[in-house]
Amino acid sequence: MTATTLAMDGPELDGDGPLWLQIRRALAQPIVDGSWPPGTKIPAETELTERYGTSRMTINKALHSLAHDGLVERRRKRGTIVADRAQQHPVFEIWDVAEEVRRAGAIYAFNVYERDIVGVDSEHGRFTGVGAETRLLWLLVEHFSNGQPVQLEERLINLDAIPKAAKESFRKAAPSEWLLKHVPWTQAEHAILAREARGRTAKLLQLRPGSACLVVERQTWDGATPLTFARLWHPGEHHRLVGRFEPRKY
Amino acid sequence: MTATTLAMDGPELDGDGPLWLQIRRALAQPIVDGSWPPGTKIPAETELTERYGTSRMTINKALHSLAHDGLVERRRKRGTIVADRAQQHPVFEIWDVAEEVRRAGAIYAFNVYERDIVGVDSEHGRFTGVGAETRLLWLLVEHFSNGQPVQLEERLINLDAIPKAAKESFRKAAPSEWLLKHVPWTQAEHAILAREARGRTAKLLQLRPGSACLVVERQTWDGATPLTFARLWHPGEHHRLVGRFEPRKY
DNA sequence: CAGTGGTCTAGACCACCGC
DNA sequence: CGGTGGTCTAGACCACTGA
Repeated sequence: MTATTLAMDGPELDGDGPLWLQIRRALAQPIVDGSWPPGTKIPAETELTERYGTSRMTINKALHSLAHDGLVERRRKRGTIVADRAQQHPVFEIWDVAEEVRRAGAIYAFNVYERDIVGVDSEHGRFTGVGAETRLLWLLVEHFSNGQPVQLEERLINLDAIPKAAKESFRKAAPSEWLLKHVPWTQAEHAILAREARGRTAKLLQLRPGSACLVVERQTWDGATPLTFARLWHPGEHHRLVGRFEPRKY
Repeated sequence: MTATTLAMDGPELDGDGPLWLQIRRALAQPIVDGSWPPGTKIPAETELTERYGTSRMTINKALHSLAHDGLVERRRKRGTIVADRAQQHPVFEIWDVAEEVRRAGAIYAFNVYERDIVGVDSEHGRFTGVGAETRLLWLLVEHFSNGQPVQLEERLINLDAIPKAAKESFRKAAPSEWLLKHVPWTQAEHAILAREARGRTAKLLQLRPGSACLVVERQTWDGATPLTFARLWHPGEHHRLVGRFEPRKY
């Protein structure tokens, strides 16, 4: 009976990991890729119970988790619907400029100005937790939206942890995009600060020296192993990081 | 048998709301107030089952939720322990300068420079979602740590939603502290940006005009009702917003 | 009123991992 | 090996709220 509607109710499960996470992914995918725009009604729990052949508690855990992360809104009687801001990037996640620019409908481009292998003693960045003899790949990359600079990226990659990065040309995909696609991580840390653009930084971003920039410093780990450090400069006063949240529960 | 240890295992439940949230609060309180320092072992699920006279699924939901928010770490066999960073302020929550300063062991002070009742047409701030006839309380407040300026606060309060604010002197507690204590909210939105300090802003923060500042704009709602808007200026390059996080699940 | 999510139960099997 | 959390079930009653 339900067989005919299977293809409409979201992707199949991938068989990887706990059931409730599989279901979460299956439902999250059409939300984040836009197939289910905000306002779309998601089938009721009892219906999903049949759809995926599982108990209601398992479905509930998946939906509760999606609601907790703001992808859907749930109300009694009304049901579960895709949240208005489901596609908005939460501030404290790793997001990719390339994706951001393309999503806005602009033409994305990048340029690698510098590429070098350096030690941890270098004046580049503040990569914490790497040994003194660790070889690091240093990159200076600029990102453009319709030809306008939108981000200047200072990047350090731990070659002991990611040796294949040394052989990568970064012609097709920028380092950030390449890393997101090829390197799994388990922890990340952001620091957000304001700095004035000086010298080469100002020049590349086409800013008057002294202009205020929003800088994001980000380091990622895989377990205890530091993977990469990035300092991302965003020009001027127009760049905003936006986040929505709710009160703590205690 | 278990009666003798009851008092040691955390506060009693408050009877308010769902059981699992009560249990969550009961366990969270000693964590955030420091009674259970990082590393403290929390009783096993089966033990808490007896402690609170509930089923294991309910306990599990409370602990899972605490783990999700980074207050505890859980591992099979090792059990549940208070996380190292449990007391660290997550970036995307409402935090209070006063508390921040006191926590660092410094002397906190504040000064209210301006206080006025204005309309939404005013050039102050960008308070969204309030009607044209709404009366707003405007405040300009500066916060100090050991006498040094740490934050300049431009604040708008919706007097239709919070009429008692009009009668408040803000002598004992700064507006931000007072609001946190007296006004419940359900939604908040942050925007983080970099701006150059000019004119009075630079003067009050004791900065050279043109210095880069980290600005946080924050609006809170209670349901659909806008409560308050704040623009918080943080001096110079020394102020950082830090956050830790994990990969998305999809 | 009735559909939907919110919560809770009592039990089960399994996977991990420190002892 | 055995303690602990991870997950899952089948069912139950309740609370809210839109039609």
